[in-house]
Amino acid sequence: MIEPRILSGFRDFLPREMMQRQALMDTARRVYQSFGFAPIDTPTLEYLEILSGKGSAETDRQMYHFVDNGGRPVGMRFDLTVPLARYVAQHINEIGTPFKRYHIAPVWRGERQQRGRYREFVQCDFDTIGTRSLLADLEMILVINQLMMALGFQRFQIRINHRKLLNGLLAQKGLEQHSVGVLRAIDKLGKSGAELVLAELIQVGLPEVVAQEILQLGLYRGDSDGVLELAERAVGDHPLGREGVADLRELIGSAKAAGVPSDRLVLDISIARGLDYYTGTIVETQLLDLPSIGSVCSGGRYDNLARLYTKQDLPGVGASLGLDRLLAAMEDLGMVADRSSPTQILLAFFEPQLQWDYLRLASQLRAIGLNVEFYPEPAKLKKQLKYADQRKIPAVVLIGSQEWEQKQAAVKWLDREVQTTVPLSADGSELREYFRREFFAESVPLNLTNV
RNA sequence: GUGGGUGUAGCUCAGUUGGUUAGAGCGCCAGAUUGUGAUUCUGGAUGUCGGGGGUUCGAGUCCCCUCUCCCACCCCA
Repeated sequence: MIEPRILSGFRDFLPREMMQRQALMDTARRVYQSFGFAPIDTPTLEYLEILSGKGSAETDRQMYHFVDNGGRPVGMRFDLTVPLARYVAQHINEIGTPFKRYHIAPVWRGERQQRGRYREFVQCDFDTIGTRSLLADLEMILVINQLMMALGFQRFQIRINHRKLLNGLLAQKGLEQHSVGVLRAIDKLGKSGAELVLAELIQVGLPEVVAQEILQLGLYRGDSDGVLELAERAVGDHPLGREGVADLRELIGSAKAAGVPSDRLVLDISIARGLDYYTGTIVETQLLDLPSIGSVCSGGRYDNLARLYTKQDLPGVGASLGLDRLLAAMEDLGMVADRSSPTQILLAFFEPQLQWDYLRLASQLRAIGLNVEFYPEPAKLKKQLKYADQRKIPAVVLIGSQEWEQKQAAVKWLDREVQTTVPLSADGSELREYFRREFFAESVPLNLTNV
């Protein structure tokens, strides 16, 4: 016998978890579409050269790749942004710009598993391609804010930074060659102490004065305006740095004007990671109640990603929600729903001779959009109720011989511990109307075209 | 990928210096006068003690290998 098992970093999902995942994906879809992002999909496998084209040595090391049966070097996508770059390079003449798309799909990375970090995980990306307008950057922030709230989060923080800020600062002092090392060092500010970071900055090759200056910026606690003033002084008259400061100032200002609470959008020069294709704005989203899980939604502006695949100038800006990381967090925070069935109404199986009437009623209810399940055998009522209870099915319809003769149905609400009767006619109209009110009253506004 | 830790019924764990048929709580299943869950009462099932190898008269308890999950690094959703 073969032992049933799965690879490290890969997971099975039970109905309860899958229901939760789908709910999150539905929410992401709804929010993205509310801003006008359109859905797309791309293949899981791409030519290796497409995926490793932008790749650093690190992404190449993490990428799953192999030679296919036809001898072609093939890779499994490790994010959705690189395939997007290939996609727009190939189709931009059909789709036109600005192009706003979202993409919800699994990606693969050969990394060691940890909580909220898996080898197969789903990303929910949204991007705007073909415009340099800061309004697209602003929209990214608004979408993230809206999305997190729609998912049920209140206590989160969108941290924003700009690649040109630090790069400009370094360039102004002729130290731009240390950029990568500086970013890596300053990024540790949250975990390691200031002294360690300072030491690393110096070790990377910065003069102590400059290292101190950068550390000051990273450690600044207060409103974003304060950091911006500090930053403005630090970058001096270097055009790159000034651009970064100006962008940030405008973005933060307009986000506030658009209703994002000021303590939710903070300038943090220590967020510097992410794939190295970012060239402008960078954002990360932290859960204030579970910072250890890392960023659950990260993104930024990348102005020359598609350049690998086309001569056309196709700047982009967008972000990616880490569905699985977010779910791991929600589990830790006790935010997961306990439903393990989509069924809204369980129709109990009482009388074998009424079998066809039950089936007809079930489809009458389904016809108005209800999820209705008919218990597959005339088991003891106790067992059928327990079945519903364990799966958190909210309502059970009971029609035995008594009810059938009296032309009424008993409706038992398990969570409310109440039971009522509803008239039962041949077309099931009363029951349909009853459940329509119960299940759709709040979520669906009156549809006047049906009147 | 590197380093450290972990692994006992579905879940959370207990298991004395290696010694007879491995336990608890929760959960699960069944019953408590014939059509009512979640509460209560009664009864019941369940583990090759992660897997493989070794030491020993004898190992859940010691050693080695391997897998898993967790933590740190790396990197990042």
